Amino acid sequence: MDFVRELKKRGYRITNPREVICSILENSGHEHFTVEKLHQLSTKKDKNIDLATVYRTLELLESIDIVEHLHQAHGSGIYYLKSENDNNHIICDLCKSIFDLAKETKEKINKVLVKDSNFNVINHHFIYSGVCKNCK
Amino acid sequence: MDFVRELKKRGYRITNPREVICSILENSGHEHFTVEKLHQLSTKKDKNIDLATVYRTLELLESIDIVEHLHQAHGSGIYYLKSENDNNHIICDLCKSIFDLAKETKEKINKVLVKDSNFNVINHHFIYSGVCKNCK
DNA sequence: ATGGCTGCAAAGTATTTGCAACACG
DNA sequence: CGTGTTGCAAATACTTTGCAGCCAT
Repeated sequence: MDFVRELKKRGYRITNPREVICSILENSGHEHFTVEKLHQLSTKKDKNIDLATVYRTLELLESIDIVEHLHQAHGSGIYYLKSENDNNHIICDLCKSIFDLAKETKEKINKVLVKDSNFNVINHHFIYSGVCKNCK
Repeated sequence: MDFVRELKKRGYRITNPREVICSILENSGHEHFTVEKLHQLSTKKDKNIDLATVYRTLELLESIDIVEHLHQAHGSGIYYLKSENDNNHIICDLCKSIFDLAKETKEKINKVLVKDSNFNVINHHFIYSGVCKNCK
């Protein structure tokens, strides 16, 4: 998806910080970033990009449903591309890597939840944690 | 469960702040508290209990598996009694109340997850959000 | 040209830590 | 009594905000 185009379509200006941050997200294959990490990567392409701008850009992208974020138990927010089937994660207690759950797993869980819940479910994000196959 | 006894058993001292905080948690029926809220309630019983002490006590109780906490998207940590079947929550987008998911729902989800996951699942906590029946 | 964005700096929350005094066992 | 724990205050971490100048449109 072309995030820059998406921004333009909605009347937002295309600035260098926005281009840089969008391109990092687009070319990362659904990696999960702390704001700090994303800022580090951004400044490699443009030294002047400020941390506050990264926050503001992520907030903007989140407001138009392009990215999403969650919080780990301790520490900072983690931002990642939003997609229909990419809301659920599993984090390794040892190496701290975050993986997506398999699509079929998520579908099964979603089905259970929508059926049983007394809610109109709008969003869901969760983290399971354990020990990943690499660390086993 | 008698948390004070549990602390004593493990060699921790029984102090007034600990008694106060434990009794609030024990008598709350699995309510979910912000630290701030728990501190407010604590100072009603003992004016001098400090916010830092609430954090330290919660950290202690978490370390011995009596409480657990999670973070909402924005804002602060939420602490609650830990129990085998009380790790999963659903939060109303409108009134911000947090409910537990039905036990059977959780069991179904857990079953799917353990079966499909390539992880050894140790912990899981997640938040679903939507509109609760009261707000509908 | 004009108002949306930015960098910078400062403020705002949430949480943690250092330390001297205190009090549990 | 000795040390684990506390209140207090300061430090840290993360995030948001105010503002003057810049630049995309």
